[in-house]
Amino acid sequence: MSRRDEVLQAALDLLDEVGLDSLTTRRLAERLGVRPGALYRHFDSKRALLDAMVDVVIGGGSEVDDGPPQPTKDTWDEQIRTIATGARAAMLTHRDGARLVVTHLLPGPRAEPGVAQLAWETMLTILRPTGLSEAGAAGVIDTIFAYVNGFTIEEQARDGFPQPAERRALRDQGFAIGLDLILTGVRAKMKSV
Amino acid sequence: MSRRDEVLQAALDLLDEVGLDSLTTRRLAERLGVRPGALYRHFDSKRALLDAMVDVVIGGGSEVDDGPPQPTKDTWDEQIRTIATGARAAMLTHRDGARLVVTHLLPGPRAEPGVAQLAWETMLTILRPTGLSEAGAAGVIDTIFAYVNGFTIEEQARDGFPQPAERRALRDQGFAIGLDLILTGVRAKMKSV
DNA sequence: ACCTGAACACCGTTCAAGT
DNA sequence: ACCTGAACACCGTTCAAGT
Repeated sequence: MSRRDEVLQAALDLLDEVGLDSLTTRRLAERLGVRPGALYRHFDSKRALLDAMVDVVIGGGSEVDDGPPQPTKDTWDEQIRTIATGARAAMLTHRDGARLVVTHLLPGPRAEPGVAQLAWETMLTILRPTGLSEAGAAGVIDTIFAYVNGFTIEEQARDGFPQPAERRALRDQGFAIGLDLILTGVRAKMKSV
Repeated sequence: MSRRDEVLQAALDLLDEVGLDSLTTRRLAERLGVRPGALYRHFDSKRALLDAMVDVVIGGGSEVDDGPPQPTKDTWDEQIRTIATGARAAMLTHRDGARLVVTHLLPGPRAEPGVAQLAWETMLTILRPTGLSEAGAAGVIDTIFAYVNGFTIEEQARDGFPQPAERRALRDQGFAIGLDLILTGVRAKMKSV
């Protein structure tokens, strides 16, 4: 494990302890037993550190190694459900995970060719054989990510970290219900084409 | 216009100019020609100021005066569409409006009996006569707000402020498509009960 | 390669004192 | 009622210098 990864791991631990708003470079340095300036040998800026944290959260450490999506016998809606559920679960693994991801994934000069792009294209691949137009499929994917992100930001703001187990179960249910609403809408749209 | 309202208005102007991350009490004080400490006569904390800004953004200055929702001949889905579209439009009136609202609306000891609660209950009133159970209706409302918030946070991060007019038109279309997906799902759910 | 020491330009907030 | 002056405990970041 490189020193850079140790710093990154410490940052994620600190995030879970104090939350995104209290995650400062100075606190992180203190936790590492080091002066604040020393961090800048490993990350160009706090922003770069947060970007690396985002990659860990949404990467989950496996998708990239697994390569492109495996062919399955699952129906398209089961596959979409799996991806959406996995995205929420990934963001829930760290405190303020959704806010971290949504706020730091898109903006900046970073062209963002990463795991997020990969998830997007995976969904497109799943939807392409369904008869939906390219633009129609894009609209569906945007809708699902908007829902996943909005849902998860809200629950993390409300519930704190970690979620109590039975609260989590309740939210899992609520999430599935909303997702099914959307997927039902998609099915209707497919039939009407 | 009270001095407090002048400070609040200046804060909203500053937000549009520099964005939420650069909105500092010191910059706001400078813009008002005043020392930073002077702000604390009008707002207990920056948090209190941000809360007041949220109220302006989502209140839009009219809902409360208008009193409870007017009875209309619109169908339930047209009414829901109006509220959801209005919520997005309200957040788009200021730079980072969605992030401001979503991040500062829920947390904290603030019980949050405000315009948000009112919008939620309005939706419940709209959905009650449709035959949906109370829990079912709550699930629908949560889904719609998750979608609206997620969609708007994302577009504001991507597009900047203000959105170019034809970009806005494109996003209006995309928003309507996703919303219709959800509403179609709700219709199907109603039929199956 | 990694860190220290020390600085720089910032933050939010408090509070006595002025007008 | 509203603001100043001055302080306090923080921020992110840079950079020569050490080991």
